Amino acid sequence: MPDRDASLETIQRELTAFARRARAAAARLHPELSLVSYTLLAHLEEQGGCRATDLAAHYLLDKSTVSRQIAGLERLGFVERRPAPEDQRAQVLHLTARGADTLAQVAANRRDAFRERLGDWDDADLDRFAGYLLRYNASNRTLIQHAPQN
Amino acid sequence: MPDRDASLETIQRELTAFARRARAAAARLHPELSLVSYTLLAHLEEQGGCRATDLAAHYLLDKSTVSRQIAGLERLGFVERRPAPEDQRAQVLHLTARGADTLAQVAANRRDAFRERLGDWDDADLDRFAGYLLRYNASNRTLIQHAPQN
DNA sequence: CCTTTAAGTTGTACTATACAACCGAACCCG
DNA sequence: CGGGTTCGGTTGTATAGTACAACTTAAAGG
Repeated sequence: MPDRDASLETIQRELTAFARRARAAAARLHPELSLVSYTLLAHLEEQGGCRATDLAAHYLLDKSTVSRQIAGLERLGFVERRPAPEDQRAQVLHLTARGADTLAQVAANRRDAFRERLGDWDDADLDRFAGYLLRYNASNRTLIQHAPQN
Repeated sequence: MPDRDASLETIQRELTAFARRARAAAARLHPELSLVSYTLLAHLEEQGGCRATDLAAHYLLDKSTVSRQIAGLERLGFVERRPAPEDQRAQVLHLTARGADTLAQVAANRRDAFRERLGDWDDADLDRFAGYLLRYNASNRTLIQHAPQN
């Protein structure tokens, strides 16, 4: 019964539609933190601090892009730079208390929005959907290893 | 067993990760057509032509944004404007043969990329994943109806 | 008719991004 | 150990996508 090509077509179309709206949706949901800023802060929290280069590598961004993003977040008082003990060239980026607060606030907003949006899904469906997304993104990550540029 | 909050968290994180990469991925996959251009052309094909205003409404874009996007696509020879028979203010946008060709080419590339990426998924999983994405985006669409701006 | 509304364009500004050139520190080989 | 090489980061420059506001022209409607 499942038509493989139709499914692929749908997946492609719906993911594209989602991607197109994501930035604007994030801006609406939390104007004080862009999707990218949010992501970088969340990574810093999760990792307990890391270098700009690590962020660039992880998110496939140019180091200049990360440098400017971080400069903005520092200006806002959300991150601070600490000397890296083992390499004087590097700086380790850390969330400030203010950054952690803002991140927590935004994360809560997002959580609520998702909870609302997915409120009528049953647990098993949510679980499967989460699993599929993980699997999809993991395959993406694999492909990226082989990609040339960026 | 499925933990609802954990699933929500994962869905949120993975969708965000995907959104962040989508544009760059599209640029890599088909440099000649950005994600937005692709989307607009695909909509024109699907609809068999429509007005700029319709595109703006459908994709929640400002009309100036659409105007410039279309201007670009026209410059590339991918779309043409025809007078709207019933309203002299409006123009109906149509794909040109060249636009249709390019779109078909890009769509084929995308299809291949997705087929490759999802090659090891079995049919039932693909079908369910497609269904979940449809359902997710549909709820998004509903929320957007209530949103104020844009 | 004359006001209001709708479709589109243009001016302006901002953000995210990339690439290239650069700086300075650290690393490593001979 | 010393000088070339690599690495982390910043800055200059350019581009794309987007929004908002002001404007133009045309339709619609009392």
